[in-house]
Amino acid sequence: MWQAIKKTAKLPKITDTEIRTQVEPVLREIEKNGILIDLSKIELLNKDVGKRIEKLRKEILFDLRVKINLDSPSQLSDVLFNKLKLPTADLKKTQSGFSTAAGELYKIKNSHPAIPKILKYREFSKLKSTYLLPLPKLIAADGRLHTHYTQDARTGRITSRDPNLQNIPIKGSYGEAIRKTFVAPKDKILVAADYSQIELRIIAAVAGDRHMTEAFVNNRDVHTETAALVFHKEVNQVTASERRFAKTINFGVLYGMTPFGLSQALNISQEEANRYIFEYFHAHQGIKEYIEETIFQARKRGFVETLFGFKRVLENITADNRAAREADERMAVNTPIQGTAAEILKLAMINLSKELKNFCESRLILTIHDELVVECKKSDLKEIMELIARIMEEGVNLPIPIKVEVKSGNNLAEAK
DNA sequence: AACTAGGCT
DNA sequence: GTATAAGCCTAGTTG
Repeated sequence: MWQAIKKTAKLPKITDTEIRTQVEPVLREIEKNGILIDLSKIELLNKDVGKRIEKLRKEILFDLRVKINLDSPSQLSDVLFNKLKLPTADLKKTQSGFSTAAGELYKIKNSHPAIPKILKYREFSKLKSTYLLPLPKLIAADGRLHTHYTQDARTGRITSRDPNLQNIPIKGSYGEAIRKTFVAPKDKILVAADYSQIELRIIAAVAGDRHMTEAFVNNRDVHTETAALVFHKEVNQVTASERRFAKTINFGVLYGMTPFGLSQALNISQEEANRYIFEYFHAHQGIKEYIEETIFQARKRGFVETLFGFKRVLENITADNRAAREADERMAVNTPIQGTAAEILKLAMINLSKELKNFCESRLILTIHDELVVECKKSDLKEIMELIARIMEEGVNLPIPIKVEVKSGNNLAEAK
C-alpha cells in the first residue's frame, strides 16, 4: 500500500523497530520529568464538585421516590424502565436490561425531570472519582505527577497509566477547570503542539485521493470541503450542521464505519446514512479504492503494515464468523493509519528530545497521540515554539503537507 | 473477574 | 438472521 509514497516521499532511513527502540529512553525521560499539579486548585474543585454531586443525588432520589445506589447502573435501569416505565423504544440493551449510558438517557431526557440531573450527576462523579480524588494521592515528592508509558503492541501507539495522562478532561466547565490545574512552574511556560488532522492527511496521502489532497495542499477546511462534495453545494453554502456531518463521516472512514454506525452517531435513519456514505465514496474515489485494496491485501497476506513497516496480524480476516471477520476488516483499514501517525509522532519525540538539550530547563512533559507538551523558560518561548513546529512538521515528508498547531500558556487549558 | 460506564486521541 | 466506528485506561458495582 505504501509503495508509491515510499518512492516519492523523503523518508528518514529508519524502521519501525528502530523507532520503537529509540523512543524508549525518551519515554523514560518524560516519565522522570513529570508534570506540575496545583494541589490547592484540585482541593477547591473537589469540594465544589462534591457539593454539586450531593445536591444532585438528593434531588434525583427525591424525584424518583426511591432509595437506590445511583452508581449502580442495574439499580437505576430497574427504577427507570421497570418501575417508572419510561419509554424504551429505541434504547440499547445491556446483557441484563436497558442501558443507562449517557447517549441512551439523552434520547429520553424529556420523559422525566430526573434524567437531565442523572446526566449531570454522572459527569461530575466521573470527574471526581477518576481525577479529583486519585490525582492528589499520586503526586510525588517533587510535587509532580509521573506517569508510566508503554508502547502498545497492536498499533504502536504510546499508552499512559498510573495515572493516565492521556485522558485529562477538556470538555465542560469543570473539565476545563481540571485541565487548568496542570500548570507550569514559576518563570516557566507550557507549550502544546498538536498535529492537525494527521490521520486524515495520512489516509489522503496513501490513498492518493484527489479531492482530499487538494484540500490539504491548499490549506482548506477539509470537513467543509467534504460537506460540499457530499451535499452537492458550493463551499460557501455549507451550513454548520452539514460540516458537522461531514466531520463525523471523515472520522467514520478512518474507523471503518457502516451505515448503522453512522446513523447512530448522527441520529439519522440508516437510509439517510447510506446515502451520505454513497456520496462520500463517490466524491472520494481514492479513499474508496484504498479501503478495498487494503482489505484485499490483508486477506491475501494475513497482516497489515504501517509506513515504517510495523505489522499487525489479523487472524480473523478470512474467518467464517462474520462479526469477527468484519472487525478485522476495520482494523485492517485503521491500523496502518493510526500506527503511521504514532510513528510520525515518535520520530518527532526522538528528534525533539535531542534538540531540547540545547535549551536548559526545557523538557518534554506529555505525549498524547498527536500532541506533545513541553515545559520551558519563558525567555525561550518563541524559539521553542518554532523549534517544535519545525521538528514535528519536517520529520516525515509526505506528498501532503503536515500541519502543526502550537500554543502556549501557564496551564494546560490555556495551551490548548 | 465480568460488566457497565465514561474520560481522552 | 446478527451485529454494526479505531485505540487506550480507570472506577464502581456485582456475584
